[in-house]
Amino acid sequence: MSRISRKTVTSSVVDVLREKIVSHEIPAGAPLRQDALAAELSVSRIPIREALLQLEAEGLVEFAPHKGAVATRISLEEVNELFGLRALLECDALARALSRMTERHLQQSQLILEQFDQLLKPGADLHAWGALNWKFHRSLYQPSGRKRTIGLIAQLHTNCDRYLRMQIQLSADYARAEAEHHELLRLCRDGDKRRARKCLREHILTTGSELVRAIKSIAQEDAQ
Amino acid sequence: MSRISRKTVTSSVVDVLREKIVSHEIPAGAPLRQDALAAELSVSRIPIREALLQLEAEGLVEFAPHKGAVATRISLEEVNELFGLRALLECDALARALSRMTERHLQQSQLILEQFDQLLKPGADLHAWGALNWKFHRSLYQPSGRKRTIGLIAQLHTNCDRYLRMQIQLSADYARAEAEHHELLRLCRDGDKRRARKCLREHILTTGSELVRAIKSIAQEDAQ
DNA sequence: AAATAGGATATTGTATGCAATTGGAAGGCA
DNA sequence: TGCCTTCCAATTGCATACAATATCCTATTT
Repeated sequence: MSRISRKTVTSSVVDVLREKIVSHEIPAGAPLRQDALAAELSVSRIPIREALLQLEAEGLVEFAPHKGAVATRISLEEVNELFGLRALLECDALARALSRMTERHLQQSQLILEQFDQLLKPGADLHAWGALNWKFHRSLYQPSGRKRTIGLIAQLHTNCDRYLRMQIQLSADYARAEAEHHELLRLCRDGDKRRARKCLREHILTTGSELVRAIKSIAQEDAQ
Repeated sequence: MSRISRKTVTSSVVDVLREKIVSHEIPAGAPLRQDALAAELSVSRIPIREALLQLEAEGLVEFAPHKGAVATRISLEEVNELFGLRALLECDALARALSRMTERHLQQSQLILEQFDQLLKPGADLHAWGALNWKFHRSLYQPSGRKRTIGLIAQLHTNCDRYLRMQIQLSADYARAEAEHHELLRLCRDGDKRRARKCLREHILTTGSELVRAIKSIAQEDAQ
């Protein structure tokens, strides 16, 4: 049963636009003209509009009546808030997941971590990296059974990814993330709830503040 | 400047449908036929579709490709999750807000509480009660400046409201909520961060578990 | 009688065209 | 000049029409 999944045009447009925005091919603040996008993707404006509405709900786009959509532009404050929310929600999800985590779950998470190794060598496929990163985090929270929470976290990841991709100093940060992932999984295996939470929290928050620091320094260079 | 607010048809439809769903005029599980809604509201299917997409993002509706939309049906588990999320997010927002809360903020919250008194006498306008309840909670979190967090909480409130309206034993629960609101505001005024958080947490979680209890007992009666 | 295939019908998905709104440029008036 | 008004172009919002898909019923086969 090979997942035939009749994709609707709208959903394809959503995927295309999301990737364009997250990858900064469409930069923050850029207006999203319905006609232009429709022509570019060879569809009518209807699926474009519907896609934009969905992306608005994901926080990637802002819609103003009669004025059109714009790729959201975010402040450093908001980046901070995003990572803060991630820390809050993900730690809670992890805590709830830990009580129900089985060996099977742990193995699956382990498997995902191993996929990172093959990825880091070339060292630049940010899209794949972000997807895998989310896959790992999600695998940790899945045992919690909290679908709604996980859905919210997924959206936060998309948004965070978008800003993480502004920062191209890959090797250092990604190696750190990688190490922290292993540490985190080890703590989960030990069932050390408290330390696992703490590790996750720091994992998220330091990533956030590193990002903010990097953005700040870029902005400063630009200003000079 | 009297808020001319050129409302778009779509946004009106969103409001109408949201209220219908939250008030159970459209019951959980009911299919939302685009043609029928379009005819009922005297608009075309386009704004209906766009409204349904927005409501899907709010968690009130589920959309299946080529099958149509359905008012989401929730399990007790999910009600629990919703209130758990509220507790988590709102306590965090409150903690951050408390450091920045000024006398002006406190007065505004106080003002909203006073509006409750005029409401409770008739005792049955659930829509107004829910709106006011949210207004009060929001006023507490506003000083945090965390727009994104507050947005998420707003959505959770809409969803919780929907289930709160299943339970018609007004007086008891609403009186309790009212009392807890006053207590909460008092603690905020005192700047007692720890107790304010605890009060808020219990306020939310007991409301949630009371609701679950009520729904369970209704279900049991039905089963007999 | 059960299962399956085929087609009719109901419903959703998308394209096209028109109406409504916005933003701005040109022109009048103090 | 500065401000307001009036038009025009660009763009979005919505309605209508058509295409694609799902669902259900029936007929046919085994």
